[in-house]
Amino acid sequence: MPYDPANSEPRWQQAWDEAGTFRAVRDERPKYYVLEMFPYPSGRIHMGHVRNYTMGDVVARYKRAQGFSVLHPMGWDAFGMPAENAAMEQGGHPRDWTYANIATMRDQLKPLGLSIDWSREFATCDDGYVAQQQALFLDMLEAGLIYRKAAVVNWDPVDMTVLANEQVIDGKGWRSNAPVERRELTQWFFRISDYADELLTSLDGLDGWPEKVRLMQANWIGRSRGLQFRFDTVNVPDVPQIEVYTTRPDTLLGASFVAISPDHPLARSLEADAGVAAFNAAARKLGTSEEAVETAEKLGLDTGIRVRHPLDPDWQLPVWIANFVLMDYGTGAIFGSPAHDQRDHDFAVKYGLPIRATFGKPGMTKAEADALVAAEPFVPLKSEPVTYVRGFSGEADQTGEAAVAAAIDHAEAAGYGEGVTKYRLRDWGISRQRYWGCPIPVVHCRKCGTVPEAKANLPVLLPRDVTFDVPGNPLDRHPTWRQATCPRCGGEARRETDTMDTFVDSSWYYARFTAPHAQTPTDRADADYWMNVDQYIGGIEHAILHLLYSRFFARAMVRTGHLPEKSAEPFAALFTQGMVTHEIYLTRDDRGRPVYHLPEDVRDGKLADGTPVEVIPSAKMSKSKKNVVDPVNIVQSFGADTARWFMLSDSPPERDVEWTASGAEAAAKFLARVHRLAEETGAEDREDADLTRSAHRAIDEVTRAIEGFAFNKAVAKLYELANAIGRSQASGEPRRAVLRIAAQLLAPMVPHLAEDVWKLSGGTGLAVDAPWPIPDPAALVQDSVTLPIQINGKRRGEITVPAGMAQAEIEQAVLADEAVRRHLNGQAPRKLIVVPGRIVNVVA
RNA sequence: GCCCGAGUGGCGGAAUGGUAGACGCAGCGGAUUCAAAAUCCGCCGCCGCAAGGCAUGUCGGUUCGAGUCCGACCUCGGGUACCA
Repeated sequence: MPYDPANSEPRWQQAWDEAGTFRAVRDERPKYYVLEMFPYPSGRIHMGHVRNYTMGDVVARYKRAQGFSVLHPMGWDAFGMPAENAAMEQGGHPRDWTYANIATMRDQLKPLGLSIDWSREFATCDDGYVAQQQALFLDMLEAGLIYRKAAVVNWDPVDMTVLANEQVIDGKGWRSNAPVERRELTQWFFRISDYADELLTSLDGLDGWPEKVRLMQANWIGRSRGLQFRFDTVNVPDVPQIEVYTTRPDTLLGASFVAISPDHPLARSLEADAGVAAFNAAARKLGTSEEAVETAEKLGLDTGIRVRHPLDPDWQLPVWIANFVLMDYGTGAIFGSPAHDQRDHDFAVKYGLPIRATFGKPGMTKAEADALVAAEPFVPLKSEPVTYVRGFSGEADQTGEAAVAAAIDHAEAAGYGEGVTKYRLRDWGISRQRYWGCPIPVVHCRKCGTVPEAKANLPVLLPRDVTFDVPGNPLDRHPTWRQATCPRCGGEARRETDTMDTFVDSSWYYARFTAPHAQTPTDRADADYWMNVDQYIGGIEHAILHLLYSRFFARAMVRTGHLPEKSAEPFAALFTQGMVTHEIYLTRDDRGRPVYHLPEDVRDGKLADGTPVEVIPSAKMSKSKKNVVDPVNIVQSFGADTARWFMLSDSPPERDVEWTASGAEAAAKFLARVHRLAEETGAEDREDADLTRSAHRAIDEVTRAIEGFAFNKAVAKLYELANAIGRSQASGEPRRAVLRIAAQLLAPMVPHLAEDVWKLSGGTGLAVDAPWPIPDPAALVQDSVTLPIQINGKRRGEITVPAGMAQAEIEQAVLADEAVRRHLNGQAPRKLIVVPGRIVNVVA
C-alpha cells in the first residue's frame, strides 16, 4: 500500500479522538502547559498559523511522550475592529461574521492533526468569557487598579468617530480623508505604571525568554534617573514656573532654550494669539502615534516668554512650543541642550539658537569643545570619560554618569531641584468607543456618580440589534441599552458605552484555559495544577504590548485572588517564531502600475501566455499582493504531515520561512520514501551494528534539537537517519527495530505518518502512546577523532588519533605530519596549540 | 526619529571563538525504462589546467585562530502604546 495521507490521516485522528488521547487531565504525572498565541478569527487560517501551531504541537507531543500530563488548548481572540469593518462594508453583524469565521477556521485546523484538547475551546466574545472578564474588572476596580482620566484620541471630524492609529494615514482619516484632530475624552485606565519597577526587575528572572524580548520590554518600561526642577518665568504671573524633567542635568549650563508641548497648559493659555493657536492646531493634526510625532518635521514657535536659568538668574532662556514634545512624557516640557543631543542640535540650527558645549573630548578646552559641537552634536556614551568645560558640579574630568549624579546632588543641596526616578511606561488606557468588545461593567448615576455594576447583574452583554450603516459607536445611539438601574441607589443610571481594549481579552486567556467552564474567572485547584504556561509560542510582533499587559494582568489576578502567587510571571518560557513568506509575482499595466498574479498562474517565471513576471522574494503573505498559499489546498493535495514537515524544515523557527512549491513537493517525497522504507523490511533477520548506532545517535540529536527549538536540525537528522536506513543491509526485526525508533522520533512532527510506520514495523498500540526513546550510551562513544591541522590559522591537513590521546603524543604526531614538515621547513614551530578533540594550530 | 532583530553557495540553511557550507531544494552526469514519470547512485561555493588564491552585507579592530567577539556603517524586517 503506497503512502496515502488522504486516507490514513483522518483514520489516525479518529483513533486519537476515540482514545481521548489529548484530553488534559489532572493526575499524578507532572504537568506541562504548552500554549500558542490564539488566533484572531479573520476568516481563514494561513500558513503562519500552521507553522505556529505545528511548533507547539511538536513540543506538546514530545512532552507527552516524555510522560507529562500535557495541557494544549485552543481558542479565539474574537473581539476587534475587523468584525465591525466587515459589518460596515458587507452588512451583517460582527457577531455572525466572527462565529462563522471561527467555524470555518476550526474546520481548517482540525485536519492538521494537532494534539489539542478541543473540549477547552472558547472565544473571547462568548458570553461566559465576557462575564468572567467583567468580574475581573470589578475586582480590579475594587483593588484600586483602575481609574478614569482624560486622554487624547484621534478624532475624525467628518465621520465624527474615534480612529485607531492604523486608520490614520498621513494624518488623515482612512475613510473620510479628513485631517485628524486630537481630542480629549475621559477614559478608563489600568494602573500598570504602579508595577513599572516590578515588571522591569522581574525580567531578570525570565530565563526562558529570549534576551531580545527582555531588552525590548526593559527599554519600553524605560526607567530613568534624572533631575526635576523649575524655571521661573519672567513677567508671566499666571504661570510663574515651568516644571522640567531631564536625564542630563549635567548639561544645564549648555541649555539654550526651553521647549514645551503644544498641549502644555502654558501653550494652551497662549492660544488667544492667532499664531500660537495655528501652530498648536497644526501640531495636533499629527495624530496620537509616537511614530507620527517623532518622524514629522521638527517645528517650533517662539512664545516670546523668557525664563531664568536656575544657576544664573540674570541668564534668560526663550520658551518655544515644539511639536515633538509630548505632554504624556515627563512634565511636557524640556530644556534643549543642542551640543549633546541630535534633535536639539537640529532644532537650534534651524532656529538660530546658541550651541554651547558642556563637555568635550578628554583634555579639550572650552573653545575646542565649542568647535567640536558646532556642526554635529557630541553624544558619547554616558560611561565614557569626558572633560567638562561648562561644569558646575563634580570633577572637570568625569563620566556622564558621574556628572549626572553630581548635578542632582548639587540641585538638591542648593534646593532648586530634586533627583527623581521616572518611567517611560504609561498607564494602560483600555476605553474604546466601539461596539465589538467587552462592555465595561459600570453605570453612571446622576446621584451616585460612576458606580460599578453589581456582580449579580453580570454579564453586561452587548445588544444584538445594532447597525453599522452610520459611523460612530452603535452603543451610544442604541435606544434602550444605555438605560440602567444604579446598583447603589436603585435610581436611573446610564450604562458606560466604552468597551474594553481587546488586549484585555488576551491578557488572561491563558489562565482561563485551566478551567474554561468555571463560574468564576479561574478555579483555584486547576490554576494551582496547570499554571504557569511552561512554553508559550507566538510572533515577535507581540514582544512588548501583549506580553507586558499579560505580565501585569497576572499580577493583578494574583492580587485579586484569581491566581496563585507563583503566577505573577505567567509564562515560564517564550519562543518567538518568524513569519511565513512567499514570492510576489507581478507584471505592469500600460501605466506602470503593478498587477499581481497568483503563484499557481506562474510557471518558470512566466505567465501562461509567456509574459515574464517580476519576482519579489520573501514577502509577507498578503491577499492584496496575491502571494497567499492556502493551507487547505496544501493539506488536500499533499496531506497535513507534508504541510507540517515543510513548516519545520529548512528555516530555523525564529526566522522567517519562505513557502516554495518545490519545498512542499520535496517534503511530500520524503514522507513517501519513509513510508516505503517501512513497507520493505525483508523477512530474514540481519543485524547492522552501524545502523543501530546511527539510530541511537539520531535519538540523541533529535532530542537535543527539539529541546533547543531547532526543529530544522531535527528534520536534518531524520533525513540522515532515513538515508542510513536506505543504505543499510539490515533486514527483518533488526531493521524494524530501527524503523520503530524512526517512527517515535518522527511522531511529534508528522504524527500520522509516524503511526503508519509504527504499525508497519510491528509497534504495539499507538505510536502516540509510546514513551520517548532513550539512546544507548554505548552507541554514542567515539573511539577515534579526526583533528584538522592548521598552519598559521590555515587548514593544511588532518590527523586521525584515538580518542583521549595524550596531548604530548598528539603534538609528536602533528610534527611528524608531512604537510607540517613541509611548511616548517626544518624550523621548530614558534607555538603549537592543541585544542583537545577539536583542532591543532601550528604557528610557524 | 527611537528601541529590538536579521544579513553565509543559484536557493532555504549548518557551524560550544577551532575543518565554513551538515541536511534539503535547484542544477549536472549515470542506472532503471520501448519511452516517460517515479525511484536509485554520483557530482555540485567562486576563480584557476594546476599549485594555489578568494569567499559568511561593507570597512576597521581583538585573537595562534573570527560567520561567531568589539567599533563604525549599509540593507531588510518587527515594535512604536486604538491592527491583532
